[in-house]
Amino acid sequence: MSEFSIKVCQIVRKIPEGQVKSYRDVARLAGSPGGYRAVGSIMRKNQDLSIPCHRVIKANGEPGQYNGGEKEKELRLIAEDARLDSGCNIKYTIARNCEGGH
DNA sequence: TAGCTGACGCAAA
DNA sequence: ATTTGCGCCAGCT
Repeated sequence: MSEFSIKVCQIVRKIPEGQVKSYRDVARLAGSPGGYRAVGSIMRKNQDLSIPCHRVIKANGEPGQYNGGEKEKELRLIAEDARLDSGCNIKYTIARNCEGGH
């Protein structure tokens, strides 16, 4: 465990409800702009319940991977009406996307 | 110690 | 606009 992983946990833990951050954003705040890969890797290993890792999504607005599945992660974000903390530009487009029908 | 993998991101075609 | 390939940092074997 390095300073980076600790900072990542702190940052993700500080994400309030209804707000989400991308791996890229978290990595940058952690001090490693190019360590977005490591962010996911760390959470996957930690998957600490005190860390709302489901609020960490990809920079594209997609939910990304999750220990319970992308579907569950997506549902969780929709449940709290999550939106991009970095301005409400794309406003979590996938939230209203029902690929299962209508 | 070195190499491979991975919950990603960006550039090029 | 979408799809494919490559690069990156940190962690694990």
